[in-house]
Amino acid sequence: MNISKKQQILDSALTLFSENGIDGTSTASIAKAANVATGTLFHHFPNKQALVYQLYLATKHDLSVQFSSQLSEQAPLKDIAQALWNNGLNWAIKHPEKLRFFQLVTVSQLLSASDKANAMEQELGMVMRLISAGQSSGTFARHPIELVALNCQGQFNSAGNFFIENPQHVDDQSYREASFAMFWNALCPLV
Amino acid sequence: MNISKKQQILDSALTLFSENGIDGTSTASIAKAANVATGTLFHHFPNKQALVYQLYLATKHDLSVQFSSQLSEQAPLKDIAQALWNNGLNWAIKHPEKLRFFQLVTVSQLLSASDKANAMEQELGMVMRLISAGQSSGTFARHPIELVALNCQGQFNSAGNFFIENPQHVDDQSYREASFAMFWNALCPLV
DNA sequence: GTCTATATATAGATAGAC
DNA sequence: GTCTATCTATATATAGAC
Repeated sequence: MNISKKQQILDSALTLFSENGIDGTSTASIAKAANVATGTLFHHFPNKQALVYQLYLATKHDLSVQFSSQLSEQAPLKDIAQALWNNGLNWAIKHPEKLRFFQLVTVSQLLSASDKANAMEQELGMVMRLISAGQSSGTFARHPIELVALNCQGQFNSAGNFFIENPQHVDDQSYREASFAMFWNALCPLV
Repeated sequence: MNISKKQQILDSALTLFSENGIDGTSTASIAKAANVATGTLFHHFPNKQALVYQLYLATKHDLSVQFSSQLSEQAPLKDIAQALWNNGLNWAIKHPEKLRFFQLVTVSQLLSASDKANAMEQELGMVMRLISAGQSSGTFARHPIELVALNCQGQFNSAGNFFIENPQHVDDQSYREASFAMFWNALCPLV
């Protein structure tokens, strides 16, 4: 019942960041939304950047867990890929503020290039292994892996944004399948 | 020889926005970089938001011109698509700060959903016509057009970011072709 | 049109009582 | 750990001389 003040701060920060941007959200407004004094906020986090980074790590972990949930690694590659894709989309649809926060952090320069690479490695570990497996088996084209990874991330963001902005199509299988078809086909050898 | 002060302000703003983000850039720093007084900046633009919007419109126009340049509309669909893709990538590589500014505006909520749709219509008019033509001829799958458009935008941003962050691969044809192959295949009917 | 000087608000962060 | 009160810097924007 008693959510810790620290967690309240993180929750309020996520909401406000997604609504107003990171720079557009003051620490004072976060504290107010969390029903907490500014002094309390700065007791739990040395500064605003640390708060953002901690929230980023938590969100990243949350996504990676959702990606991997209920995945049967013995299934055919395409079934795994589809399950992964739907896991990701369902997460984005359920937590639009998290997807948006992710994109805010990505486009801001809070993270160095190596930080981003590291993050992608973990956050999309499941996806990276899938790509490697597909390339080895010849199902996927042998494109440079970093290029493919960024492409997947971009397509995922696009699809997530689409369903968030068009909730009427969330349960429309033709839209779901179209988004997966584009994702899957992009990985395959040239037709 | 004599670039107008207003243009100097826009140029400096673009550079600083791409480096520090929009909210992370003060009007004072823009004026300083442009060798202009803050009063001059606010003489040319009623407020910061108007400056951002005007810069956005100019950048959007710049991109749409580059997309369409030297395109022979009689060529086979795939040749047109490849020319379009390379036009876009070359623009991004040549003007990384413009691609970045675009992404900053996209992720910020300065633009309403309808503004974004409008912008996409114009900015990517060439691309949209290409998609429609391909769908009509059966070359492309008949996925929902808005979903496809967002997907293309996402893949373009990803590829642009990749080449900007990995300049050593800019002239590597295998990377160029890989990025186009993913883009093209995503549009095709399911293999 | 361009400048200097300044008004006004708000930001991130700290001090110290409880 | 949590609060109130406050410091200090910086932000956007304006006024008015030139």
